[in-house]
Amino acid sequence: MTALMLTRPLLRSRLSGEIENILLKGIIKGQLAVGEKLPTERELARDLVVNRSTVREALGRLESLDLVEIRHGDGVYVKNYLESGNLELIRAMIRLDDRQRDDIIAALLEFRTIIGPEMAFRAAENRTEEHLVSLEEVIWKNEDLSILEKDIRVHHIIALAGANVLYLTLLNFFNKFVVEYGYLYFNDQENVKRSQRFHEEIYHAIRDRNAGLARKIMKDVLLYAQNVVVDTLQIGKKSNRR
Amino acid sequence: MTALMLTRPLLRSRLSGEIENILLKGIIKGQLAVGEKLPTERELARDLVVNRSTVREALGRLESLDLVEIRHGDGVYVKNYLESGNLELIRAMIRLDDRQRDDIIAALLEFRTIIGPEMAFRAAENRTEEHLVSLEEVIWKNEDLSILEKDIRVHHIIALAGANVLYLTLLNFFNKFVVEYGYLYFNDQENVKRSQRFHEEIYHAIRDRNAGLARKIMKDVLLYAQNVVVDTLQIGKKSNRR
DNA sequence: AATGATTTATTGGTCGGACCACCGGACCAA
DNA sequence: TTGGTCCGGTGGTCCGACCAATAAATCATT
Repeated sequence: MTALMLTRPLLRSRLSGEIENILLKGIIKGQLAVGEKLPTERELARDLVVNRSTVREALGRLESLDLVEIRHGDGVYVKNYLESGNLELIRAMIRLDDRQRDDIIAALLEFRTIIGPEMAFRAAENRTEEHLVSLEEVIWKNEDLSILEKDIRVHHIIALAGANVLYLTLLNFFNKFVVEYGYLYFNDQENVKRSQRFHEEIYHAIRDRNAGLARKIMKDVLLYAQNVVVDTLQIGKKSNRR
Repeated sequence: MTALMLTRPLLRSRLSGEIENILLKGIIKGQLAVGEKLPTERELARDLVVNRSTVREALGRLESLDLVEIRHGDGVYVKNYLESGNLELIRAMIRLDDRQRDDIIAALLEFRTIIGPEMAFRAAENRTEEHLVSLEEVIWKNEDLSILEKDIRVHHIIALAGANVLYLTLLNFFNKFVVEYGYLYFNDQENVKRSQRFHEEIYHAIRDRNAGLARKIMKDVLLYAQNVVVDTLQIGKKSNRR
């Protein structure tokens, strides 16, 4: 894997997707008040110069995100996105509102630092022989995996061993950011070495069912990563202000 | 609000919604393998005796849940739902597979018990005068609110004060279950009193910026609730086995 | 005048059929 | 082997029509 990933797939736009983004933005930015009734599908289609089916597909996806409520025979109503309980919204907030980006990423890292160690603790308690084999595969075999992929898989196996479906879900959520920005972290060879050391240490702790140690190891590495990224963001802020 | 919520809105079936559920179930239960190519929209429409538009709306929602990937000019492919990072899936798993229900709920309670106290800690550190006023409103004014609504609002304000968008999102997610099953907990008057005591104590801790105390208070109440519910689920299991 | 049943206009849900945009593979040519 | 072209199939959009549910207006009854 190249560091800069020059050839990334273009994101094809779908007409219904653009409409979805327009409304999504309107809701998150508060231009569409909570409880407000949207124009009818036919009106939206007319105003956007688009077919009603296309509008419907956009609205359907928005309802799937719990951003609107579609009432048959009545209309479409805006819901409070702050009460939606949908992770995808966090990604949308970052995508649509750059000002909040750094704060949100900081919050994610803080959260991960709190929950990750506890899951490592449980992983060390509950791990089976299969989990160990999987970890060995990733850490010592599979030479062709990048450090980023290795790291993601190690965390994934730990989440599986921790046996908490919510943590697994959150980890997958985090990983979407790791995949996107992780190469920045691993550009520093020092961090690569640190990560390799982490993989070996956490493996031994989990193998020995030393839950307390596993928790500490995880806590240290997550805290370190958190600090690195937050520092980077701070630098970004300063350089923007000069 | 009545305890049993006798008048809950009927869940009107949407044809596209039923199709969505069918495919959702197939994916979660593993009948549709990861990477597998689904039948074409036209085929699905023909087999299900339904219009293609209806199939499309169902597939679009599934893509919104990150369960399938729709490739223009190619086809629709099943994704690995265990890597989707979507909270809504957890709800779907509970809805579609009763066997996992208790385990998942136990995992959610465990998670909440880990993260809630830390957020209370941060809330005590970051709270503003406005947060205190909001808490006072809910706890001592607003006599007409049920204990369940009060509890939800108190936690919500704490999440706002904690200023972590991810925790706010998760809390909203948790609350969907609290709204659904919370009356069971509050049927016991002892738990109602315990909750009222909790509201007052956590308020004072947050007001005094006593972060450590706020964390302990939150931890105690969440641990207690966790134990109560898990015990209840255990009873359910036993009675099923008799 | 108040209440309850009924009608009506509006809105979302489904339909079928058409055409466009895109993809993958087959085929061909350099 | 490489690159270009063509072609069948697939998802994306469009059109116009009708079905089904809702809310508001209307009417009938008391």
